[in-house]
Amino acid sequence: MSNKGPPVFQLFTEIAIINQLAQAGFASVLPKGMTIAQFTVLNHFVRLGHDQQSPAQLASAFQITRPTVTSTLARMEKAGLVAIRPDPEDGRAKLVSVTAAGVKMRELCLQRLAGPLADADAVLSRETLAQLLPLLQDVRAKLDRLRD
Amino acid sequence: MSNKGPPVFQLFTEIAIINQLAQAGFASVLPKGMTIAQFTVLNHFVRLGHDQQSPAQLASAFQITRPTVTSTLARMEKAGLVAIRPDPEDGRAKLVSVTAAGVKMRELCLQRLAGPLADADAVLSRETLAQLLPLLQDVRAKLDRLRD
DNA sequence: TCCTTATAGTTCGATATCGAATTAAAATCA
DNA sequence: TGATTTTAATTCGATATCGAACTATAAGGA
Repeated sequence: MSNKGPPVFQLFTEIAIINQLAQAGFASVLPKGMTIAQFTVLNHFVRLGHDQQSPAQLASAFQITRPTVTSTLARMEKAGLVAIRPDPEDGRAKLVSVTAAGVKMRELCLQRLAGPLADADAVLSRETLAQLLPLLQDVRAKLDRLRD
Repeated sequence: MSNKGPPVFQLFTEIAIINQLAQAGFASVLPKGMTIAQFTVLNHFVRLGHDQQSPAQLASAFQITRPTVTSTLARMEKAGLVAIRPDPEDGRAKLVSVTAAGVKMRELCLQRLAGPLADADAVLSRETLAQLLPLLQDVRAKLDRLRD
């Protein structure tokens, strides 16, 4: 009675567990009040060099719904991490940008994440990583295409 | 400005995205009121042939905290999917078991999940799956050991 | 035995997330 | 132009999740 189901089910099970472990580990080192969701937003802006994006674009980038984005951005705005203003070219939309405090917060988060990241890197062989990444990118691309 | 960070960071990013896509896809086909968390509990009991387990054991099995288990089990009990009784051998503990309705619900969920699972299976090559599974199991085991 | 520590479960307050419904504005089309 | 449809954002209610604090019971040690 230990049938783990079809391989594709096992795949998602393993991914869910790894995700759970990783998220928990990372969340535990973030500065008080910061969350992975909020760090992800900050990192997205800085990493990709985006000056500003709409909530809808963020929702699309992270594959989450717009209500979720509204909720997280509201908290980030209150914390002074992002600025939100109306889009002058579209009365429905808003434009989000990261504040100086947001940039600084991202850097602090990166410092804190460095430890757990190094720990994980240390136990995972370079070879495993090199094999895994392209495979996962392929899976993600295919699942993404499926979502229509 | 499109540095995705170190490979190990990219790994967790890909996993988070795939997890997000998979969870969303699966959740959308579950019967009204059912959730992945609740299905996971039902599936755990039936699949492993456990007659009964304590909330603490469930928390450990799923790598979630006890408050989370309390919360989810309370809803499942109200829905009649599980039965919860005091552990006669330990005054602190409780024993959880799946009801007949719970077993039936699990089967219904499995039917509903079959579609999305087949879709995913169809786009992922057998080869990719065969390569990925052992690698991910290895990663999971190593991260699990790290969590101490 | 009595005190201390560890464990099981709960309660509380917070964040992230969703689907459904709502409002407002843009885009399409007849 | 005027009506319809689409899109952006929000609000609402719900679930899952966590950490911190709490209660109760069990286990260990002096």
